[in-house]
Amino acid sequence: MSKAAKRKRSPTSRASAKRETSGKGARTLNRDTIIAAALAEIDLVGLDNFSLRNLAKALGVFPTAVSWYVAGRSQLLAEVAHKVLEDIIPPGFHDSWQGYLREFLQRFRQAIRAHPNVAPLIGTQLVANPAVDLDFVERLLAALAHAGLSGVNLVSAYNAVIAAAVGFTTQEFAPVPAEGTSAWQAEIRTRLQNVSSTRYPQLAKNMKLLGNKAFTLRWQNGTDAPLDSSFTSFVDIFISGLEQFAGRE
Amino acid sequence: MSKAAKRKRSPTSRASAKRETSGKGARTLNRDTIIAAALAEIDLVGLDNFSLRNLAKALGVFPTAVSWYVAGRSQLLAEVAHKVLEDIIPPGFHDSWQGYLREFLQRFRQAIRAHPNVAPLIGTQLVANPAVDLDFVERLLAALAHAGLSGVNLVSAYNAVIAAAVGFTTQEFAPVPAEGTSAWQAEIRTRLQNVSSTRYPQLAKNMKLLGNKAFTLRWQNGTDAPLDSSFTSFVDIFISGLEQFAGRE
DNA sequence: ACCTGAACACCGTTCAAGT
DNA sequence: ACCTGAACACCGTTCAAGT
Repeated sequence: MSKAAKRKRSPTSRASAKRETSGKGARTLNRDTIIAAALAEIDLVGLDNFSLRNLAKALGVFPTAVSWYVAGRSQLLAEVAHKVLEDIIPPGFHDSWQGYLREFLQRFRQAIRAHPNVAPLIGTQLVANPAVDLDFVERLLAALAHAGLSGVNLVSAYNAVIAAAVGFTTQEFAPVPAEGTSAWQAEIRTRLQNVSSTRYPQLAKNMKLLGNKAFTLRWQNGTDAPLDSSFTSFVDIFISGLEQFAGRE
Repeated sequence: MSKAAKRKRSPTSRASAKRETSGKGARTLNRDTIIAAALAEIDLVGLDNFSLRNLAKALGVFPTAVSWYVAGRSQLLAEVAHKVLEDIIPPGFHDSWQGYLREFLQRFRQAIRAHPNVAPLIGTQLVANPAVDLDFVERLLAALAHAGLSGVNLVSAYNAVIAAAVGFTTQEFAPVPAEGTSAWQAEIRTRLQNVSSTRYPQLAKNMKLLGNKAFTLRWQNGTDAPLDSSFTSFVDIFISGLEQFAGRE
């Protein structure tokens, strides 16, 4: 229904058939180069300031050259998100299933930590990627099957793992408002410090532990103030919950 | 550094001092009206097609009239996200702490289910809201304190709850690519159906249970294909994990 | 096949002007 | 205080043209 629906027979379909680094000119532009450059650009200027035109400028080509390889902005962003997550599959299944999940969750976090500016894309783009890495899904399912899960419970547990990975990490590295940064940084701080201990006893009691360390009470994101111990606890909580869930079978 | 940084003495600061529905003209425009209209517009056309100019048109004013009340696009979106989540605090603390958390997570999901188009904003905008609802945080902390948690573990558990809520729900209702919808819908289906049972045994075995029901293997989002039972299991897993975590103290 | 080049319809934001 | 109105610098995408 939208304007994107009326696209037709775009030449974007399949581009990287052969490579031909053989003789003369040596094609400089290709799909992977563009995606890599897009990621670098996003790392540099942030998601809000990223544009296809600036990307083209960085690549030294016309804006329309990019769209010969990539169907549009949103598809490019999907590819970028995919690239960031390309190495999250733990190598082998040496350990226990708990160890496998633990390593997966840590790898997921590290992947986003390395490119925090793409964090907002992760939750959005992981919906249904046509280029889903089936190996990734298979291995995760295998680990959960090792835990004794099968059928609908296996599927539920799989969804739970993805939800857990996405939830903590996208939150932790979500961009901080660019506006009057130091202005509301101070506002949150003082607001927390002056909180009424009769009306908000728990907040008052744990004020120092909460400041800049609890979601919605932070003034920096995971890049500047990582939540390492919270993440470790989160993984512990989640995995021990899965153990119980699997044991119930 | 960015262009937003050079804003100065904008008249946007404080707008709704008095209301004056008294006599003659009856101010038609105000902050709440704008936020409500923005949410309605996003519900209607989606986040990608939402623009301040169309919003202004819907309100019957000039684009620049809107920015007298709202500092900019991103701030408006933050307010919209905040509005969607305004009723997620469970009313009383009647039940057990487990019951409280369960209700909170369900309310969170229902809130986003009612406005799925804002789902991508939730993870992003919940970072550090200057207008954080302290009552919300206090009640959540109180529930977790009831579980026997305190100190750093209390903070970790709080973060875990937020992460869990955000993770599942934003995923479940994340927008589906608008491109050649039915094209890749079919692609995912057939790809899943033709999966090699030797290379991907778990995928092959659970093919029917996974199709359109597992993250990254869906071709619809939660609006068309809700993941009710997966969500229930997720909540079970998480809460029983929290029980263990609290018992370890 | 791959890229240039111009053009289109749109966008958020600024700045001056009205009342 | 609140809104109009014009203008600015930018954006993604389309379409024709080159090689």
